[in-house]
Amino acid sequence: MARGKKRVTIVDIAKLCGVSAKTVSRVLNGEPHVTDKIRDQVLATAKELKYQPNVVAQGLVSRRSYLIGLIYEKPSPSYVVDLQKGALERLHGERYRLIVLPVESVASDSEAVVKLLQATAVDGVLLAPPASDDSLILTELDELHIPFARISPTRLPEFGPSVAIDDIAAASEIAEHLIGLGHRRIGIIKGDATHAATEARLLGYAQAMARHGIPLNLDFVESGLFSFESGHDAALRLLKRPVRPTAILAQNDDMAAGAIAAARSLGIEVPRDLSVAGFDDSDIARVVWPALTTVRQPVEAMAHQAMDMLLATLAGDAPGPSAVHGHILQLRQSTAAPAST
Amino acid sequence: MARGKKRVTIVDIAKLCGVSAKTVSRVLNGEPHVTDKIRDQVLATAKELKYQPNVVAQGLVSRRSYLIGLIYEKPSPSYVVDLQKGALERLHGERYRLIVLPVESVASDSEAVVKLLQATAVDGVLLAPPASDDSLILTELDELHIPFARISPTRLPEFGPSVAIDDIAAASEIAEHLIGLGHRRIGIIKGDATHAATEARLLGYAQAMARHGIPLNLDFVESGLFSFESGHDAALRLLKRPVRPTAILAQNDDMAAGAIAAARSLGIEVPRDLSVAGFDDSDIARVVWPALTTVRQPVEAMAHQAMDMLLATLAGDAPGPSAVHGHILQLRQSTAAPAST
DNA sequence: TTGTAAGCGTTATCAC
DNA sequence: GTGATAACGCTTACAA
Repeated sequence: MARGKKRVTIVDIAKLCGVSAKTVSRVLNGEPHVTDKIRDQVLATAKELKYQPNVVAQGLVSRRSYLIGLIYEKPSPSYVVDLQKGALERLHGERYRLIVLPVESVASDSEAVVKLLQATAVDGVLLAPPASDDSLILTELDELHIPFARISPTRLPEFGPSVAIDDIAAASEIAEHLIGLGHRRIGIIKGDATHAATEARLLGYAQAMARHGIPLNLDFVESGLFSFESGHDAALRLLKRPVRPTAILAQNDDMAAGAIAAARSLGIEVPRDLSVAGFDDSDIARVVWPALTTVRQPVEAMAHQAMDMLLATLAGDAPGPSAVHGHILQLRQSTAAPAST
Repeated sequence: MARGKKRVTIVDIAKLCGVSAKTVSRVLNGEPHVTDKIRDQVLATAKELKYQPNVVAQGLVSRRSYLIGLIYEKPSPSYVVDLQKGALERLHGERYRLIVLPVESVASDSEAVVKLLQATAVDGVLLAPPASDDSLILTELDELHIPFARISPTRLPEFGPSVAIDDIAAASEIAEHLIGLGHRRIGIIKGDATHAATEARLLGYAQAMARHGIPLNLDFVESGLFSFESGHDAALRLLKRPVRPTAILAQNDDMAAGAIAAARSLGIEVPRDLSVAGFDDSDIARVVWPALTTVRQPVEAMAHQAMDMLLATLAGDAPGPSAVHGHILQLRQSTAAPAST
């Protein structure tokens, strides 16, 4: 907001047009009961004076801040960017603005997240994981009557509208792909334990394996934090086992990329000696070599729809039922049949 | 902002304490001239009622929105994230909030950027390239008295405080590295022409080459758009020349990663048959194989400092002189001496 | 030390 | 159709 020189207000326009401020307000808001002549005149002077409505003043009357918060926790860059892109896309042309609110750790202090939202005075919130699964946050937001939409929740379906994919099915599908190629010794790199998707994806892997009579060997399950480095380290641990897996399922693409790097550092060739599959189909999947077989999660479209639901709620409409987006298996070069067992 | 149930206001507190709203205001703002007894009482009831000041109402009086905008144009995810991280870091504990404002194309409609900023009613702006070099935007912001800080501008030093690296020197340095390895036929992949850094970095390359008597062969200069794909395509064009370069200087890491992929698709091995160098030292530099030799630009620290300058300006203080951050040559595995010329 | 009145820019209410 | 008037929640200026 410009300080110093005074901004043009509706009163200025009113004076110049010889009408009341209310009439100007009517014109600017497209309300009826104004002569075409006056309407044109007001519109013209508004344009000439480069009038910009004062959102803050509007907000004081309407008891809104026209601010929407986006809560997420240090995820991979491409995920954040897709999230923001989708949210902003839907916001285009709306009066609402997007405030980014990355938080250090939802799990360690969800109370702080709620406080942050209150202090920021947002009209509504988009909750990305793991906040979208945090019952304390959901409960408090409900109590405070702060509308929200949830992105990729995996539980507590009774809380508010949400947009997700079927993590279990998607994970199951990519595991089936590896099994179909002939893999039996499958290593798994889990994501951050505070994200509920971690459990869901593991479950999906397990289901697929169970269908084919492959026991889930806990010795072949390692944990990462959804980052390249953590995936690299976890893969190293897996690949140094006396009997090592012929394939690795990583719970996101960054960790899968790390696994490929780890394999290379050990002289293990992907996909000849080791298949690696990711999850998300983020940018990194096409950047690494070999390009990652992964399962596509339409993050941008999901964020777009979540914002749509939130805006509907803010407008007093029904947000529509929670949506489940489809996932798509992306076959690339990082997976192949095992050499010989 | 919660709707429905009415929010607690200072008037509510005032009534309960039997004092005037002004007194409550004084207490809440830490102003003097209030008895300790009343102060304690007000503070207690405020806490009990979970009072949250209405930022919108405060903003109307102070003629501020307490909103800071961050303008950038579809850069690589890791760059945006670093930018946001640095800006938010500095904002921690401040009353201001960050609004992200990615724009499609600054060059094609800088007027729209200014309008966006006005409509969003930000108190100040952080301008990332190429907006930080756009004279129309800078001029208009000056006229509108909207404070700003510039990130990585390359010209128009008379406009406002800025934080940058010496693009020419950094580019020159990485070119020197290749020349020092023995490369003479050096291909160049420029970035988006609307970014002024593109020209500066090209100049840096040229200077280094000139120092060693190597003419800048325009036939060895291709243009990209700072994206992986554009780098891939540009590299393909370079590598299909009858006489191909022994090294490629890409103006950012994403394009360098694309160049490596292009080389691989042609059966050209990096760094044995081709050296590839990037710029920025973003995440992708360590993810690709071979890891990129590049020059580190401390984006996060730069954004942090730019925000610092902006906050100083908003507080009425001098923002301090424009700063030039140091760059660091990062030697990794993507560059080596040419095989044999 | 405390309170009153006015105003920030806009919209809602209700006369005219 | 149009315009006073009040109100949104807070702070500033001034009075008591």
